[in-house]
Amino acid sequence: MNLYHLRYFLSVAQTGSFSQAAREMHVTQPTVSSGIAELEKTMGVRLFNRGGKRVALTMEGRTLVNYAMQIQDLVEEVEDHLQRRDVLPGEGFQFGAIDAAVTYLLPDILKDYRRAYPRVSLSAQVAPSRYLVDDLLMNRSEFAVISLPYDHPRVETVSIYRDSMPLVVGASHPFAAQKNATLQEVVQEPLILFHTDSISRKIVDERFAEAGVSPGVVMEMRSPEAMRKLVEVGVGISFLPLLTVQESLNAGALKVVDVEGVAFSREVGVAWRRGRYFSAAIRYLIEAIFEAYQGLEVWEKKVGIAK
Amino acid sequence: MNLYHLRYFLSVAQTGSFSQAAREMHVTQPTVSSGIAELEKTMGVRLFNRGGKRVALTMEGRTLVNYAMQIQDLVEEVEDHLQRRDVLPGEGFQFGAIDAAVTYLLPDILKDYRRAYPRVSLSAQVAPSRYLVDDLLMNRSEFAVISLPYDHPRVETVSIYRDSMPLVVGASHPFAAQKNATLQEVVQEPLILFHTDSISRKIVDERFAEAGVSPGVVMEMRSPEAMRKLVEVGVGISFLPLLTVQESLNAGALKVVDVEGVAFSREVGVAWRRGRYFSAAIRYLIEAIFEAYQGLEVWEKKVGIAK
DNA sequence: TATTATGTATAGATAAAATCTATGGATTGC
DNA sequence: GCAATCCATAGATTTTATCTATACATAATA
Repeated sequence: MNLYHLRYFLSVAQTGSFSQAAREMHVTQPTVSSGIAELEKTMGVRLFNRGGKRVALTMEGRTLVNYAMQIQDLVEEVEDHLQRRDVLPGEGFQFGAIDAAVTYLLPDILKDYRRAYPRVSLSAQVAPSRYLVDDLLMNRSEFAVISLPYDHPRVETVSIYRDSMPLVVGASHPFAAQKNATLQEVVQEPLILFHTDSISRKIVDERFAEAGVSPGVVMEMRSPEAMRKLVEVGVGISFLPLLTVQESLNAGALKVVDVEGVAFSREVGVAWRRGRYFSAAIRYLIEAIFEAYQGLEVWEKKVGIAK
Repeated sequence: MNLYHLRYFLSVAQTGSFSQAAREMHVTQPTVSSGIAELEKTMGVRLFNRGGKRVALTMEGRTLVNYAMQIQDLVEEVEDHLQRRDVLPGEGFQFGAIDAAVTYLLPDILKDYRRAYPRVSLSAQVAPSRYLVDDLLMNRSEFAVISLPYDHPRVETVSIYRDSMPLVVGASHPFAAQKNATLQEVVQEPLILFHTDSISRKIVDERFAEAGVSPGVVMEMRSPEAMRKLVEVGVGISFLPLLTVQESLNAGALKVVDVEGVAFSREVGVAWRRGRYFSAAIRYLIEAIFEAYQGLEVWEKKVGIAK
């Protein structure tokens, strides 16, 4: 059963003539004949009674007309849909984002996005960068907003935001009174750091190693928000992304303390599996992110290959 | 777009692997590859993201899955339907029948038929044989129950019933008292005959011509029921099929009068366009008719060719 | 009743497509 | 790093679809 043959069949059913259907379909009459013959063979029934000036549908033919029209409609609809990159209601995709991104960088963009694609359901996977990259590699997420640098041969990244990661202490901490502290002073204090598998932690660890000091880590976690809370109540001090602590700083619950010779910062960027194809609805979101954070040029250069 | 390719596509979508889909579909992996490639080309979108151990549907791919499954279902359903010769509700066919047939010969058969095929809607076209044959030739009716003989190169017939066509007169007519009459007496009377294009009329006319007499026709009509009524009220006398007048005879409203040397009769039979294909639901009705009236053998011999 | 016009079926040639085998390049998992 | 597995591609082969030419049947016309 062939979709062209179905089309011939419908045309014959409508016109009552093989010849006329052939003219309509821009093929020769034997083509229509053999198309119908093939349908009749695979279905095992006669579809038309030939003989008169016009052919007439058999009962089976009439049954097939019903189905053929529905099939035809579906085919046309899906072609239409895909060509105009329309999105079915309920369709959607998943992307990954680190906590800070989904909380501070993306909300406005996502709000705009819902206006542009109201029928697309977004599923944001919030997790540390490492896990998000796993999702990318397994094709479970379309893209992810993660901490950079992230080096992997099959992952492409573009930075969109540089975030400083200052030492923050609770308002009542002794350091809060000082304007700054030395690295030696810092390692004496109870430190709350990101888990060792995190990118931000790697940045911190490397600097500590360079300086030849080892910090007194009292807690390791993956949630910057939780860390912020712990610092506020004085469990320890921490190097936290400015994005995460900005509100607490404004409220006076936290204080920034300069550390001599230390200027931690991490970058936030968009990552995706190299060579990945992006559907229009997804591409739109990514480009909205780049537009907001000036990364569009680099993205276009990198994806130009994959397009 | 090809139905096989759609099938490959669904299999890949389900298994997440071109190779595995190929194994499932009993084709080679390059076949699946090119099938998907062809779909992607005609649709103008990427359907899968390749790269990992498993391929992942794009958004467009997910849209196509929706449609492809519906299309697939319809195709399977229609194949199933046609192969088991099922009938869709509302499907039906048209057949022709002369007045006497639909009134006296077919009712019980039609009643049984509705039990066997409750979903088939029957449309009986009631008209004189001549018109019914036109319908047959134009493929507007599947078959017809008509008066015989009917000679046409493209119409096949099988007789199912021989019906005498006696002279009938109203109860108060002078002939009613006599047991019989001569042809000469009959032609003196006002005669009500079938229309000249009817088969029954032809039978009567031929006999009159043989005898060298010409009847005094006062009325010609096509409706035997109307003629019966007219005879009953004494407008004239008529040669009418026994089927039509049986009830009136029983009721005493009409009387049969023997005419010397005249034994009119006409046959009723089933007619169809030569070479015609019969759907199961139609064949069933025809065969029920033959079973009831002993014509099955002849039918089977004649249609054996067309099967 | 022959004739012409119109229709469908069929045979053989040709063009298009689907599929296969073989192989290369890439990725994953051990 | 190595073996296994996966998808893509090229070229050969087979199958399918289509076309041309023609035969045959029917319906309308003279």
